[in-house]
Amino acid sequence: MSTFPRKISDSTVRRSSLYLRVLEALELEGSDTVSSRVLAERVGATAAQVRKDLSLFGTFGTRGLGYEVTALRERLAEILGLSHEWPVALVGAGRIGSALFEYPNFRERGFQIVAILDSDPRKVGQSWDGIEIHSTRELERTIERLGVEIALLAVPASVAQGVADHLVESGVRGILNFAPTRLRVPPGVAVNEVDLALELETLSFVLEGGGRDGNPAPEDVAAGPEGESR
Amino acid sequence: MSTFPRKISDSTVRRSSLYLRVLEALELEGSDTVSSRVLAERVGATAAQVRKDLSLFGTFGTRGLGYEVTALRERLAEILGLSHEWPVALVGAGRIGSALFEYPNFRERGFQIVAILDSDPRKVGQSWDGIEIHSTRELERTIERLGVEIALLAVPASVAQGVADHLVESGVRGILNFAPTRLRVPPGVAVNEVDLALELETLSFVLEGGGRDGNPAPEDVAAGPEGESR
DNA sequence: GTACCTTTGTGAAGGTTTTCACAAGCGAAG
DNA sequence: CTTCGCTTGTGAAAACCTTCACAAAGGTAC
Repeated sequence: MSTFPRKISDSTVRRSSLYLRVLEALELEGSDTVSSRVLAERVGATAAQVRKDLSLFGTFGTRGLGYEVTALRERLAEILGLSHEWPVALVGAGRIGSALFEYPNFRERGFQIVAILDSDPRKVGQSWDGIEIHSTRELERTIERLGVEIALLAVPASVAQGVADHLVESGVRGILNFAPTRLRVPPGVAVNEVDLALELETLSFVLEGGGRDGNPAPEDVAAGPEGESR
Repeated sequence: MSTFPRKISDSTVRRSSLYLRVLEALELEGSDTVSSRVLAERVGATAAQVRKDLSLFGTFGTRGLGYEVTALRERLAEILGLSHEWPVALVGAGRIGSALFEYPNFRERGFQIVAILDSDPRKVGQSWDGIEIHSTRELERTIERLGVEIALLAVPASVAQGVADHLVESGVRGILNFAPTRLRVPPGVAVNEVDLALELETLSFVLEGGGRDGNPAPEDVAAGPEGESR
């Protein structure tokens, strides 16, 4: 919907998701307002960073007071596209697919798996929690019927690109890819890669001594450093 | 082991993992040498980027010819800490833990799960594929006995920090965290967060219109853009 | 040995993200 | 109504990362 003056960087978006979670927690804790300093502490960033990030989206704070928790939460949720539910398709009903299906945080955050697709004839026809597994041959029809725009891609690397192409043709505009392959997609389609082996490899690099003697400066306790980041 | 002149950035390490995979593939395909241009095409980067990355680790190429595939593969594997096996502990034998345990890419890339820990008494004593699930009360002893330095943390967010502290005390220096919480760890310990809901949220931001009209410039075909990055 | 083609390695330039530092603004108290 | 303390919003500076462009150098052909 809304478009912003400057291009918003990926890091800003990721941090904003974290701000949103903290705001939800603060609301439950009964806070009315929150300062950039407190918000920063809770997500492990700096206060200046928080203010800069939020300022890219607009002007939300009150000088001398901070940010109104509920108002900022609502506005951030809207900006991040989380003020409504997203129907999501799960493609690939193997080990990873099944773990994703059961992952409680997706539904909690508004992402609801409404379709499951797999090419294995032995799986097609089964139901998980009331949702029938369809054949990938019915992919296009299923995606279109349910108005799915986001897909979880949990198929073997060898077929990932083909399935992705098929998804895009059917109208999917966002793919969360668990196969260890870089997907090629046309402009207008967003892909996030989740590459677990790669994550472990960056750890092994640090442990092997690549990151010098381990980790940034000790610094103070509060705004402490993370071991790694993105 | 080895330490490098300049601090190596996270992005460089991540790309280097990808270079390594491409080199392995090229070796199977029978290539003797590879140019930065070809390497770049295969991972979706630029040739200059590849050369810059590799130059941070040392001088490997031959002008006019490119890089010797096998030699570079070996050297990169060594640098990334992948020239030997890593014993890994899996903490949390729930849905995610079980998917991680079955994930074939870990073992393929030298990460071998040698211990499983869970606090649920109904799970303790079970065996997965010959590996017995131990109680988290035996965490320290198990970790130490097996010389584990890397742990997969797949426990609920509410207990993640406590378990992480315990892991660090027991000698773990690298944690791949699947709980949606930022972990606080002492200097010298590396943490990578895998936050699946957050990945979906960055997608929903783009779909909602945050990323302007979708995606970077179309540009040429070869060194094509990714929909998203890190 | 020389000429030519190819590709590396790398300073310098360009771009992006983070941090700094401070003026401006709001609320509360007197 | 004025003062004081606190916190935002934001230009400017610093740090960081990527791309450019070219000299240097290996290989090959003759």
